[in-house]
Amino acid sequence: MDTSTLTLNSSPLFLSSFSIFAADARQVPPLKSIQLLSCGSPLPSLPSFLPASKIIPNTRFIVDGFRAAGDFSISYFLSHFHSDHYTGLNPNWCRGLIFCSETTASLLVEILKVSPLFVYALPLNKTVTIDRSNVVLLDANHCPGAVQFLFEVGLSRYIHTGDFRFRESMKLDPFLQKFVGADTVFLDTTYCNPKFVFPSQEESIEYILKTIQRTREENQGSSSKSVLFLIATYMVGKERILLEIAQKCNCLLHVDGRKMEILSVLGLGDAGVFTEDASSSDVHVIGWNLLGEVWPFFKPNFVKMEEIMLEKGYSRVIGFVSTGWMYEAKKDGFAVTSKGPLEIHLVPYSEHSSYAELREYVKFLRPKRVVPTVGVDLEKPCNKHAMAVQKYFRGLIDETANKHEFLTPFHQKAVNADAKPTSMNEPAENVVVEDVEEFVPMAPLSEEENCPLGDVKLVKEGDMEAEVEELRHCLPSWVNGDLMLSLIRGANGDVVQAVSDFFERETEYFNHSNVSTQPILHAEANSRNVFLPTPDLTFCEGPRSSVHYKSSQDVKNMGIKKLGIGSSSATNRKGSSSMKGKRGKASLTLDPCSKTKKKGKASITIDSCGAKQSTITKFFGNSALLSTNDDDHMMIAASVSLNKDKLAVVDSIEPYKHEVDKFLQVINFSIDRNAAEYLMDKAEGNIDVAVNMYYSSCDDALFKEDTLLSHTAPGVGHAKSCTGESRILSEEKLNVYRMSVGGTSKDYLNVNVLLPIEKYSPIEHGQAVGQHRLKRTEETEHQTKLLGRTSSNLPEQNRAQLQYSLGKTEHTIQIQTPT
DNA sequence: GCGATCAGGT
DNA sequence: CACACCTGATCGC
Repeated sequence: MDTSTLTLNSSPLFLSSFSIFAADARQVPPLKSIQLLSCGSPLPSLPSFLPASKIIPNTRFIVDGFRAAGDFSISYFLSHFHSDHYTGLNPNWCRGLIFCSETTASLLVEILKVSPLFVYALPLNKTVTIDRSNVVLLDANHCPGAVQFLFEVGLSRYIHTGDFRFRESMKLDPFLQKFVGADTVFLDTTYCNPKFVFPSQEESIEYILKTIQRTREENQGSSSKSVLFLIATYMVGKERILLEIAQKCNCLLHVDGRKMEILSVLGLGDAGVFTEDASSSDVHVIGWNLLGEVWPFFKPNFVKMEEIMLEKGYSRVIGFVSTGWMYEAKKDGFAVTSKGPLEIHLVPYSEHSSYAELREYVKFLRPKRVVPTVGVDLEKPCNKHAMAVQKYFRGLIDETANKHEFLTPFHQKAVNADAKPTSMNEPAENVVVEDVEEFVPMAPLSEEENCPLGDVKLVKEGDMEAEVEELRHCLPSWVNGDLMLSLIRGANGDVVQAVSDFFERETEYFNHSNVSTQPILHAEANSRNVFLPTPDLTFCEGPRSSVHYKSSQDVKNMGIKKLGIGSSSATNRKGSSSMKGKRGKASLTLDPCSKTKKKGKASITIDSCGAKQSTITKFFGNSALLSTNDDDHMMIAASVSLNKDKLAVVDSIEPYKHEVDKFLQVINFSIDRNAAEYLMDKAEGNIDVAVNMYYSSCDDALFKEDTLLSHTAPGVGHAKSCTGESRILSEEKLNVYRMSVGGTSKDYLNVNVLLPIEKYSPIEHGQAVGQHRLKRTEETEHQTKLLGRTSSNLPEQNRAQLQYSLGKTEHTIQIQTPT
């Protein structure tokens, strides 16, 4: 491929496509946009109801927003072929051009029957210039054809992830690397909450493979056709599970006609994997909800299942249901429910990023701002949700840029509400949409649109209460009321200045607030439910970016017990000696300050937590996250040596016992029980609140560890989320760890899962679209004529064409190659 | 009568 | 709390 930039201009392309479409179609709505474009008039301004997450600032690009399509835009982007993203698209679509990947384009045209006139398949990993902005499509590691969009608009850079699951290799992508420090990341925040935990995709696949293989072995003596395996899937996505089964279990997979059609479009139809002949396979792919309802909690449909079994002539059925996540890591994950010969395995398999992965991604990108694309209240473009999401990534976004730009909106509002940037070269992140397209000017923005912070209020002089409240939204939660007040005063009531001042000296403030033997516990702060560190029980939230906890001495000096925050490298080193030869052993991180380096921790566990051991084991129950071996005791003894007295007290009271149990599991026992109880008390027994408090007060230190982890052994890092096993495992670079899998106590299974995962080569769905490919050809006047286009529609001489061939329909895309 | 939206089921 | 889909009923132009 040459390195020339492909250049597209929406207006002429759309006008010509539309005229062809109108000539063909029975009836075409009179579009205002066509009228306006025809006479060179500007399109109407973007409506306020359009969520900011669907608009690329400084453009008229709409991403995954077909439902809200209108005359204001003719350039639409589709990240992937899932109905919640393409709703609004149908065979009659003619409101604008649709830019997407080749795979998605095929699906749109062949499955959804959208007119290919409007579908523009763009190549992956190639810069395309559309309406003067550069766009790059990157694989999103979601479903086949799913992409992330990288937009370069003037000097601003925006990333729209669509739906995506982060993987380490993304950090190596040269296009993405150029977007480090991007202005905004529009992020798939589906699982942007630590309460959703799930293992790596590899683990889940491995689990299914093992289960099938084991069952087959067990049934070798009997009739080979006795056990039917059912895999529940939906339209597009999770194909990898199917491909792996076919490959590793050496069999064909039966699919129905509809599914086969889709697989064919994906280029998987004739891969020797799928068959429509039911009798030639004992693994059948079925509709995603046939085996039972998934939400809110899985309810098996054994009646339907038995029906299928009898209908297909089997005597036993094992079904697998991929449930995107394991909510609260409860017993549903990897759980087995059975009734007679019917068995259903719930397999968490996510094509969205986990919370840790999202953080990893944001941390890598260090954007100035993160805008959630999921969970956005459509009614309010600038809502609290966006603000809450910012909080989740506090410390990972570019604080330096933030203190100047992130807070500019309300600064401007306070000073001059009408202030608008004069040049597109000036960063003006406060403005969601701006006038930069000279030929398509837009109406002035509403106040609301100017405010990505949503609920930030105007700063009023003399009202310190309000300013402290403002400040609270912008500063880490460990900052107490006193500090905020003094910051406000020092800045003469200017909140922006106060925030700026704060970040200048964040480390200093943090250390100060923690070495103090007497914690500043203001009534005011307490009444607002601010989580304040105490010398005795402090969470690891500190200045980000700067390196903390270099040594346990530092930790001590700050009065911080690094409460089992994952496995600091130090912790791991300590742990590794005692863990040698005990691979697969579950163990939680001990207090890094503790001098008891050796196996003494085991006795601590028993001494201090012995009474609770049964409880905790019971809690895990048939979710089977614990080994039952005595030798493999889970150790939940973080900091115990320093908290024995407290523990004793807690043992006898324990107000939110059950909640604390759950909470600890959700956060993977990253803190000790005392701390968990303290938090739970603050959260008044609400697990969600506690989890949020935990994560919002425990930023970098924790995720530094996760980073370490994912570098050494991706997948294991997530495995710990569901197994409760120690990160020490990954430090040891174990290839095998033990995972217990269970359902009812009777069906309790133990499965050895092999890692690392690297042995699986990811299926590059985005590449394989069979014969329906995007072909770059030399300019052909002949084809142009075929499409009824004249040369006058194609202004540049030096042009190539992207041809999208689908049966008899040919669709050319005008590409201008700059000379 | 058609498209858009919603409820309920797969 | 919300992975993702289809079909038919209903609303509104």
